[in-house]
Amino acid sequence: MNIGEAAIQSGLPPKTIRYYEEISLISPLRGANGYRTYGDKDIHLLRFLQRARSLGFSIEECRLLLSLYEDKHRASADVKSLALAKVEEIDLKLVELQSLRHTLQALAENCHGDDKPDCPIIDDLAGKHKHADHTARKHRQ
Amino acid sequence: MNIGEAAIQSGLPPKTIRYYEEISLISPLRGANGYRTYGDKDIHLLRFLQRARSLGFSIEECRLLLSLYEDKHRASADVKSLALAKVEEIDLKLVELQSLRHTLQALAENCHGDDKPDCPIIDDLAGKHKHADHTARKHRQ
DNA sequence: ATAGGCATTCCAGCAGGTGGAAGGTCAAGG
DNA sequence: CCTTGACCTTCCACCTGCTGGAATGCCTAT
Repeated sequence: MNIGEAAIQSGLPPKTIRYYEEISLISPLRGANGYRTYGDKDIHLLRFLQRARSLGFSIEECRLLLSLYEDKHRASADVKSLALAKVEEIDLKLVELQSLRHTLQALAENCHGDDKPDCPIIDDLAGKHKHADHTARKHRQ
Repeated sequence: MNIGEAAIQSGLPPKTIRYYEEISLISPLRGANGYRTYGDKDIHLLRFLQRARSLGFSIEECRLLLSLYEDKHRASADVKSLALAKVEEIDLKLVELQSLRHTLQALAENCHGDDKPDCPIIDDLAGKHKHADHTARKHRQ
């Protein structure tokens, strides 16, 4: 299949797919006419990338995830612990996403029109979880 | 509180906080010495931004979310429906995040060492949910 | 008063795309 | 066969969202 169809199947714009090729995340075949040709496996990878990127994983993190995903010798403890570390990161994201959801839901449902200057939801908002230590973690991208 | 402390409280680097000010996401006071001064409300906003950005919402989306969050006249149906639309987006992200989690967990636990060229987990991977229509949605950033 | 650690601004550069021009390919209709 | 339109190609410039570094100033402590 050509890039246009691959774009539809994966949910990524063609430009982005070409860019991912440029940075060696994916290597589609080429037809005799020079057109890129994508197989089912390529589509899997692209969808995987679409998901991971839209959820805030960086390109390099995606590269790592892909290496897990493609590693045919997954026995190594390294690889396993890497996967589990990513699972933990995801669990954190899940918590934050649920918290954000809760906030918005509350804004939509509970604050319909009252204009108290200090809506309790706002106080509730970001005051729960400590993040600290930005110095120790690369903030995305 | 100064920017360094605000950085610790919010989980964002000082540079990023200054950048957010530059693009008018936040407007801290200034002390007599020219130092930025952050109050509790500023910290709430910054934490909100930190969460939303790390979860893949664009700056413009964050600006929108903030406008919900700060709108003292939330009665309008527009604002409410916007919040609910964002809740739906978040639900989608939650599903995708869970799917990604499932994938990684399975990679870590179930595929320990077998080197079948087509592990069933890989087939299972991205083949479930249709995304289609990237043309109709701005892909992040 | 001087050293350290914080703050300021400004400017340059990187990551991850995205838009547009200039041109080649392909299937359909005249 | 030839054209038209939708697709594909490459290349280059631009945009977003930071991020690092230099030059400088403030502030607290010994």
